[in-house]
Amino acid sequence: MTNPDGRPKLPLAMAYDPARIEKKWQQYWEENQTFRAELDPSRPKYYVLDMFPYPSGDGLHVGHPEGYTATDIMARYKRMRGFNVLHPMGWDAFGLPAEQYAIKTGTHPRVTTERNIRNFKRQIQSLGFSYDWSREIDTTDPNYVRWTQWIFRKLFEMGLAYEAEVPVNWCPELGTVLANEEVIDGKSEVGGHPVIRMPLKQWMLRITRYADRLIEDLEELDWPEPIKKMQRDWIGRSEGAHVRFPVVDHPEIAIEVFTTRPDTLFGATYMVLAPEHPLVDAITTEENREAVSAYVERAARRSERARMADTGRKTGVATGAMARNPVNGAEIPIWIADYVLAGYGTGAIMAVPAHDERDWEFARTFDLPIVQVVEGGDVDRAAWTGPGRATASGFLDGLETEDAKRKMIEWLEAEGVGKGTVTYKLRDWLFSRQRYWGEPFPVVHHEDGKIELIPESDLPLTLPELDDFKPTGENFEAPLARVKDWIETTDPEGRRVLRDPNTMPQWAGSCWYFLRFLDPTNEEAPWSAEAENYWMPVDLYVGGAEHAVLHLLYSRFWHKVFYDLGLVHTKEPFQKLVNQGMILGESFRYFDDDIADEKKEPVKRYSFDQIRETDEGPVAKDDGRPLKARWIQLGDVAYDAEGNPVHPEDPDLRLERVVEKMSKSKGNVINPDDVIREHGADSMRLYEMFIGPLEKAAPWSTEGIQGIHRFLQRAWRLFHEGKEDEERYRPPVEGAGTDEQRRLTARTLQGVTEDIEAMRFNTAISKLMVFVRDIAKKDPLPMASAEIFTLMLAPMAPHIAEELWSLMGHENTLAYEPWPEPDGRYLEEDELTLVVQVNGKKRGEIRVPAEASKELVEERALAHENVQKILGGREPRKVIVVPGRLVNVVAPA
RNA sequence: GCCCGGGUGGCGAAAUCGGUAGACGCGGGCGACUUAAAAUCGCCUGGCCCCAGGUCAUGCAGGUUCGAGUCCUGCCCCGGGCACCA
Repeated sequence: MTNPDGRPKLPLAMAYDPARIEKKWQQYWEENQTFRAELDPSRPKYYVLDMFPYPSGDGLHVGHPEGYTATDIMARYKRMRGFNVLHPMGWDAFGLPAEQYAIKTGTHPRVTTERNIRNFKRQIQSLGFSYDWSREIDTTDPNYVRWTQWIFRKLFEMGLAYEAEVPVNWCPELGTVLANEEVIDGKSEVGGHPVIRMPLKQWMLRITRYADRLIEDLEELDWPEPIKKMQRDWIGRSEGAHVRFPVVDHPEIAIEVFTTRPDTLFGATYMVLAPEHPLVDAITTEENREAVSAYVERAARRSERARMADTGRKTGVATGAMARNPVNGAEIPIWIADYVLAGYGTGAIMAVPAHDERDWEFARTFDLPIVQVVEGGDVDRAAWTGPGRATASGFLDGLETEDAKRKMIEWLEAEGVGKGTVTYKLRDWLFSRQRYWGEPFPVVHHEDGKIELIPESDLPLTLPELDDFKPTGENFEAPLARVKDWIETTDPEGRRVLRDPNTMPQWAGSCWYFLRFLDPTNEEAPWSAEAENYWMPVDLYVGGAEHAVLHLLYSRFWHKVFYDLGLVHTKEPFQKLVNQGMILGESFRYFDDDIADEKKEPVKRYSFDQIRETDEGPVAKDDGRPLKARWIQLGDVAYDAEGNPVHPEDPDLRLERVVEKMSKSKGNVINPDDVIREHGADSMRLYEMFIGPLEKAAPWSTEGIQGIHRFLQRAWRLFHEGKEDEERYRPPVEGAGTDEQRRLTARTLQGVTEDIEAMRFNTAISKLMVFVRDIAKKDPLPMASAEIFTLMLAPMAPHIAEELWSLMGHENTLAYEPWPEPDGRYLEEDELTLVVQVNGKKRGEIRVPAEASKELVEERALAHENVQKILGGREPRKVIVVPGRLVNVVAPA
């Protein structure tokens, strides 16, 4: 746009206006397909991935953009470093909330899901992330479901998917079974509903076959050590032995146990079976039958939770049967107790009370003999579980624990009564859910019970339409079981067959989405070998730590299956993993005595200093009555004259300020839309990166973001002159500026580069703040510094950077501008300031030439007046010179 | 109970190789501009004291070292994970 006289027309209002420039550049990027990634073997690739979100009805949360901003900075930085960057986004859109919403309102989950995706996408795009939207994925899209089902076919063909009657975690509230990983403390991970154990026929995936590889291959991954450890612990590999104990008077029966301490076999003084153990019935004597059945029944009724609450208190009952210890022929009683778990090992143990805490407690409770067979500790007072020399153990006597284990296993194998074995805590993955909103299993059931895959050409098998999404609650059946004309079908030969009423868990879609991103529109295959070969593995994966054992274990498992099928070329999908911390909210609470939520009148309110926390919850300090915490919505909080938060209707009631996880019920949720409207996307991005290290949780602060916004305004004003609405672009002066400016620019660039490489965005931003503060203090901003600054800012605050870049006269986006190199000549100082210490305490400073010798530095330090004063003429005992840092003079004592 | 993280100003933090503790930001204070306020700009801001200086200070108590937020030992507190796994 030009004036009649040909000069460029400068817009009048140029004040930093994020709303204007952010929209402008988001449109530019979209119209120019700036971030579209194409396979290009001539260039190095960088695949940077976010854990894709479940598009919930609440919309984006301020927690989401933290990880997304971090990956976006890395994506933009790597592009400027010449990498071909793959940075995609998609939707993990199957799942319970949409289905539960459907149950409540009758709205089809597809409708809700589509609406939520639209909203999420709008919000994510308003933050200016450089995703290649042409690769967007939705796990509920039939074109995606088709390949998830295709993968299930592969799993089935490899014998990794099977149906089995297993004890499962049934959640009556959710009306479905859950995987072990989805149950926390006997409650569902989602919603915290009670879960009961019961046997049901379910689809299982043989993840246990990959247990060893899932442990071993963790080694080479650049993951946080705690996450690796959680995975190792979850898999829970332990080495030991299986040993068979013959049952006296039952020549046909032997009880097999697993033990990690075969070296203590001589100390086994009794055995214990889990109440669910299949041999319980067969071995129980008539006299004990009644007591045993009563105990078994009671154990079956008790919930997992009650059982866990009792940990420590030992209960059990004798069967009356005896077993023979195979090493010494001793007859030992067989008991039943619920401290032995049916699901681990063989469901039976040999009890060595002297060297196992649980057995010791049980033996004490029921007065069973305790025989020490490992030296160490005092077994009358506590079990000795540490290592030691074997004793009272026949041929093991004198051997250290490790040697004794080895020798016992040799003996067991030679005698044919046992063998060395490895056991895992990890169970096979329970893979079916009694839900509607998931991938149907691509199988049919024949009348004779045979299961057959439906032909590949029939994929995707889509969900039938439904009006009522409720679980039936009868026979633990899924909603699909009611859709007779979908369930009942015929196979290609015309035989009557039934479809499977179950659907896959939400994890199915997220187990392989990172591979679909490589080649999202492929019709012939889930992805092409060419794309996989070029883009994989994921170089950087960022997401919440809550997926440590769920998503990350499942997807590693699938990836290994793909590896075995030759579908991928790396053993592991995610090379580097970073867990971002949570953004916490500030909430305000008080207490009242309406514990039943019956809106009773009058209600008595309590401030935080009038209550006391007990095991049963908060109670009033004065009369001890039970109370319930209440929260005031962030926007409704009132303040008294001293600025203390108070109840809006009761100004005398002081509110307690609590920093905690954001949730609707606590009224402390911050909506990204509001933040962007007020401060802009660049401020939001920078703020989330500035509040602390990425991995650490940090509270959201409404004041804090203003500091960032001010920084961006200052940066803007470096390039502008004039007041308020008459602000005009003022071009930086030609050239590279003064030595001081060159030094600041070079030093900032070096520091920011190192910080971004290490993902220390908080310190990178603080360096940019220092730069903005100092660069034009004395002399006008030079063009070279201006350009370098803009490029450094670009990965973190891309909109303002693009705007400044174009104001400086550049025609194209800076997204692909090469990352600048610092001028080495300006990184070094000619003169240094060294700290002078006496006995490690700072006493002064000296200025010395950068290349000053140790001797000169020493001499100058000793000449310092404070040093002279303290030494008082004495000779120093020692002088330590740390080059470039300090001089420490050690005074005589 | 066991295993990981982590405790630094009023607050978020920095110091990552054992070498000036508190960069940067928030909040607070003072000043400039303004009729005034906001905005902006400048300066100050860990405690204490005999205040040109000194002294104490990185959860607590010790230790190693010329020198410790950083390394070692013991303890306390907070967050997370696992939880009768034989």
